[in-house]
Amino acid sequence: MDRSAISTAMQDYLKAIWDLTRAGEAAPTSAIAERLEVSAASVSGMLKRLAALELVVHEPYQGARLTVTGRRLALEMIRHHRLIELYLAEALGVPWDRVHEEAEKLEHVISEDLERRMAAHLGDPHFDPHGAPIPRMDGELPPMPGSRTLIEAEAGSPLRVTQVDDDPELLRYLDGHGIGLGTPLEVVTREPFGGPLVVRLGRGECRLGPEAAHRIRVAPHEPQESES
Amino acid sequence: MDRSAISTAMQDYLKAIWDLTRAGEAAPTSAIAERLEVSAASVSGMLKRLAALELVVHEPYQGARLTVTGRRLALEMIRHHRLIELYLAEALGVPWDRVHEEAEKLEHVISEDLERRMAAHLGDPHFDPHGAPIPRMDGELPPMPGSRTLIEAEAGSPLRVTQVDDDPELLRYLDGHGIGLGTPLEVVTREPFGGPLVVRLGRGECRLGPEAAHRIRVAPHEPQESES
DNA sequence: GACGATATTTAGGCACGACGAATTTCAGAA
DNA sequence: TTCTGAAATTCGTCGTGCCTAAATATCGTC
Repeated sequence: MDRSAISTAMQDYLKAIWDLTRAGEAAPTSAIAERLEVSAASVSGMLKRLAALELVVHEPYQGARLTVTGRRLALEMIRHHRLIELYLAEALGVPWDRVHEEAEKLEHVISEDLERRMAAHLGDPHFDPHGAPIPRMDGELPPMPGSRTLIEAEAGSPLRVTQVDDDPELLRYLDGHGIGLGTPLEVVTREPFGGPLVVRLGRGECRLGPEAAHRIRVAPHEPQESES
Repeated sequence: MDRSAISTAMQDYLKAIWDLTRAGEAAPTSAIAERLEVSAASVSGMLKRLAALELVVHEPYQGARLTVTGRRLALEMIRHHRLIELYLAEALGVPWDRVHEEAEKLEHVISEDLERRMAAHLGDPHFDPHGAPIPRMDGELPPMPGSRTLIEAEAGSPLRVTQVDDDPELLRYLDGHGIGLGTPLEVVTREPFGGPLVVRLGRGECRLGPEAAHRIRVAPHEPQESES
């Protein structure tokens, strides 16, 4: 089964399911529908088709999760997407707020060969500028030691921001607080049940809403290699 | 009317019609069908749709020719195609026998902005490596002084190869005769009705079949600027 | 066990583009 | 002029692909 055997719409569904599966839970129909801006009925229909192709396991009423093949295809598209974004920005100077939509179209049509050449041109990066991991050509994710969301992080140990969701609004918000990729910080207090979170930044402190906190990933703050 | 308003299939039809219109004649249905490997019935159907959009003028039983809008769109796709080919070869080292199929897919999805950036990266070339003119962004062709096919060329005056059809077989054939882009030559004799053509190359001579001769374009051999 | 939220099935629609077969038109030969 | 074969068109259909609203089914919870 290779990508040319499925439509671009199907590829988009697979990507969405991957994104919504993070916590080991199956992706709910409604979440997929919202993400792709289609009706729940459309999602049910598509899940049935994807299940017939053995790209997802569809437990009715329980959502969908990717099969090994589906996951491989989803990661292939995500790899394309992130490499294209990087390449356009780096090699052609396309502004960061425009690379996403361009990549959204290109990711479905580039050949594996071209992808390999773009990656090589970029020095085979493992992470994109937001810290998101770039899947490898074999369909696996690069290792992300100890990574978890800020929501899940324990208080009192030194951390480092390894990834931030690619959302302009969030990026602006964090920028205003002096937080970005690589920023060292430490959780001071965390209120339960979605209260704000206090983190120490250098010698200052700041409060973050829970919304933001679960869209930031952190890892223990020890020296580590290449995270582009 | 812009490209996003029409399907990629329509875009391919417009390109084919442009290619088949060279001599000022309308493109025959059968030629379009052969080129695109579809039935004549499909072409008739599509011509009707394109005519409704005022992209072609369809004189029934007499073939189709592009309207101003149709021509602009066709040239836009051709521009995309040639720039992408050049860019892939030059910036990413994609071998020449593979750029075509890659460009065929990419030409339909790149934005005008990206196209502009690729062109700039290449130094805004006016001709591709086969000497084919690259349409400008305003939808016009760059000037090609005195260009005509070798079949049409008068005997006895110094000429220069300005363009060769992009067909691997033809390229190999000409290579074997020492003919390429920029080669100076002169028609010695030409037999009427499709006989072979004798040309002088430097101090030697060679015979070319008429098939080849009308897929080579030449211009008077005087010094000229930038033809990449 | 009934309710609201969530999901699925059903039935249908629409855009797109292709095809074969039947028919019409054209242009050149007789 | 009339005939004829090639070319083109129309007609009816098919198939893919995706979407939707409405009706129905299921799940989890009180």
